[in-house]
Amino acid sequence: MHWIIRLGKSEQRSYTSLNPKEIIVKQQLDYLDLLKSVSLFSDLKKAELLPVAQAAIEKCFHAGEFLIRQDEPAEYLFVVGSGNIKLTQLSSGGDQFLLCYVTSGEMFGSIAILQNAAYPVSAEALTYCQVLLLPGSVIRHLMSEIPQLAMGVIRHLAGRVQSLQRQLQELSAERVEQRVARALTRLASQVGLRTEQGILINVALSRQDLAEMTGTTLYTVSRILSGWEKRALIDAGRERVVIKKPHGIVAIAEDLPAPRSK
Amino acid sequence: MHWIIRLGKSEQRSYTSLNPKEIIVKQQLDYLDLLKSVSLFSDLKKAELLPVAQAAIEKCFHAGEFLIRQDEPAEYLFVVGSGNIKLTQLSSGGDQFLLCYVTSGEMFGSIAILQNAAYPVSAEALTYCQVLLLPGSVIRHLMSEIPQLAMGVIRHLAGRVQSLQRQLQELSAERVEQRVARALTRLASQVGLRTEQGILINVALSRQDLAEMTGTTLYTVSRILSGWEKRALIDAGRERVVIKKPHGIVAIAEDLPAPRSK
DNA sequence: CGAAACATTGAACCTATTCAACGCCCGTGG
DNA sequence: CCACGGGCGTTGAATAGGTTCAATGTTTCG
Repeated sequence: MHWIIRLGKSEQRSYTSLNPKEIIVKQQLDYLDLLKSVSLFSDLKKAELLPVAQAAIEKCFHAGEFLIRQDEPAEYLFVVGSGNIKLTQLSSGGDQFLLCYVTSGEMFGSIAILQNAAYPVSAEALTYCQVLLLPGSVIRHLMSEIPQLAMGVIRHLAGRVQSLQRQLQELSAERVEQRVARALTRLASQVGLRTEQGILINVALSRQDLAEMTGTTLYTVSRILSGWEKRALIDAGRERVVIKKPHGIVAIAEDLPAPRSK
Repeated sequence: MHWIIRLGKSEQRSYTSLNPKEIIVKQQLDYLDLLKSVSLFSDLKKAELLPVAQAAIEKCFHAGEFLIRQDEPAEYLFVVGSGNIKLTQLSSGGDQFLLCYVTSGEMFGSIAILQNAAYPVSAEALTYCQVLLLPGSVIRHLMSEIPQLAMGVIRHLAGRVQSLQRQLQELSAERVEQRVARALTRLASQVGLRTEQGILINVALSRQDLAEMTGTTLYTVSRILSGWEKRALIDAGRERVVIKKPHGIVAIAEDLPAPRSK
């Protein structure tokens, strides 16, 4: 992966300043390489990806900007080159739900462009982001020509269905503490960063965010995190969580008896 | 649709005997016609469907039998010719969740055979059922040859993702009464039967079932249904629900102020 | 008729929500 | 530099909404 990296003024990131709106790391994107790093396209030959790369539009977003808004007509598939994005869904009742975080090498918007419908979610940039917009028409056309790509999409969707079914199950059967623990372990595996103190969840993560992921309130999340901090399972701060004892959190997620010791 | 229908001893079905285990209506299945009635295959030419029909295995199940069990290796895609089936998922914690009902002209097992993995659900026959088993290998092979079929699968999966996301949202944001109302309206549109008294949910539907669909307990469901019956919104019986005032139930589902009148 | 499966209801209990008050941190502007 | 305000986080107290358990009733079927 030979991206030419042009750094902004401040390269170093300390763990305490997690939401560095001012740090803008602009990378010269190699479209083909980026596309190939997305699992959907990884099986394709470069020649096959060429029309996609040519049709791709590069775009940048600042922290806080919305890449897409729910109910807008879907035009593009988004591939993330750098930065963190969160996908949220607003219900008719006005409650927001945080579906997932998307980071570099991942994509979103696939469902909407496949149905040629409206985006079912909003996407908000949490940091400075570079993304590629792939026109839905190009993707749809390519799928009808390259069965391999269609199979990739199917695998992607099938995986999503599975994970949603699991989440549904959890939400209906488990208590809040368990669900929060699960959300944390999921986040750890997705955007976790090993440090000496433990696993740092490497996105700005407020109590409110965790509440929206687990279907509870920010108050309850706050209480739960406080409890865990007293038990030295985690180290929580402003929009920041470090998991000090992963096995302890997993134990809570799986509803096992609390593990003895360390 | 020219199926030759060979009736069992008792053709008539009264609305009070809803779970007629003894009534076995055996139909001579025309595989091609049945397959074409499934939305996935409806766009295909009969010639294209021939290999599928030839590889299909017809099988019958009695009420209470399991067509598939969770975690078994997935071999077949199931197409339902007649009868009602319910899909359930068991969590590691031992809680059961009722995902959906499947009736004639619908299919299930698609996700599992696409990933060549294990079934993520169990399927239980609620009535006598006739189904076609389509080997996963045949489907997978066909998909790589007929892009149209792959697109159909994709549409099917995309729809499923959408509906699961909506359900997740509901489960996390709405109160039990709302969720039960939603489940009922969903059931009404799927397996509802217009009668003089109202819309009959045309499957055996216990309080336990409703509880497993909405993530609550059978006690709470019982209380809610009792309440609605007192308000003359529904007519509830043993494994039987008739919606007498659909608009009233919808109002509860949508959290509107209770409608005056009627 | 009796057993089994399904349904109802009351009472105690508990989890999580709600509301309100307050603390803390950070950036901004006087 | 300090004061102020805004956003985020914490915590207590009251409360609501569901759960749990147990007792009892009802329907169906063999």
